[in-house]
Amino acid sequence: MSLTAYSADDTPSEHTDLTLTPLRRVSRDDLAGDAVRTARGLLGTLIVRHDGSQRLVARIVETEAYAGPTDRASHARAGRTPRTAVMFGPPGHAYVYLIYGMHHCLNVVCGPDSEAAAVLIRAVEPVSGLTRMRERRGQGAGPAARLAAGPARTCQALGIDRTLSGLDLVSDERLWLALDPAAPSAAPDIVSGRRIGVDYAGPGWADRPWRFGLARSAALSKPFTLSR
DNA sequence: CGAATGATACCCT
DNA sequence: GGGTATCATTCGG
Repeated sequence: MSLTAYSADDTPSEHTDLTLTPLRRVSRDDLAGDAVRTARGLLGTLIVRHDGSQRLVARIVETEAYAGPTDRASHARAGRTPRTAVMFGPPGHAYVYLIYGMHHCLNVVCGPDSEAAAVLIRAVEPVSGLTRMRERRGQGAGPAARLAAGPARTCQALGIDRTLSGLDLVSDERLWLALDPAAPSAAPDIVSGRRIGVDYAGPGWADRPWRFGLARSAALSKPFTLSR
């Protein structure tokens, strides 16, 4: 079963019965690399969300790397504040923030330790719990691949808000990361491009190709401009 | 293309 | 303490 074999139709990714497959957690060591390395490495891994009544699972298909305070596009650019404090801690914790007064975005704190680097989860593809995700998104029909094609859509579909910010993704039951048992053995095709919505950071930072996606995934938030 | 909608950071009194 | 510009987005016209 290939990671990117799904077409752009409404077929949910239920090819592997995850209720029968014990999922292995992503370890803290797996998240201890720098932001670019971790952003690439997280592609294809699963987000598991227990909302109290149900387990929702989704596959990460798009990420962005944010380096520490020197990265003018990162929230860490203002230094350590109450909001961003978790990023200045050890890898493996969730940094969730509210944006535009109504949307949430999920980040995974990575390495180097205490240097405020993190990876923004920009899009996921539903794997199980699709019905619940649709309820949360409040959208009727529409292809499953578009349900969580965006950072705020991802949080809405999975029921993630800033009350979960700071939790340890390596040990918490409510929200964690798992290796995909259905992942192909071969390394996935990865595309990259400019990060979205960070022009305010100036060309030196906004031009860096720190947005990553699984090539040909139907769940990407926006197309990647290929070339170069 | 523009509105929605509120926390946050930063500057001022 | 208070005022305000800004925002790692989404949806509908």
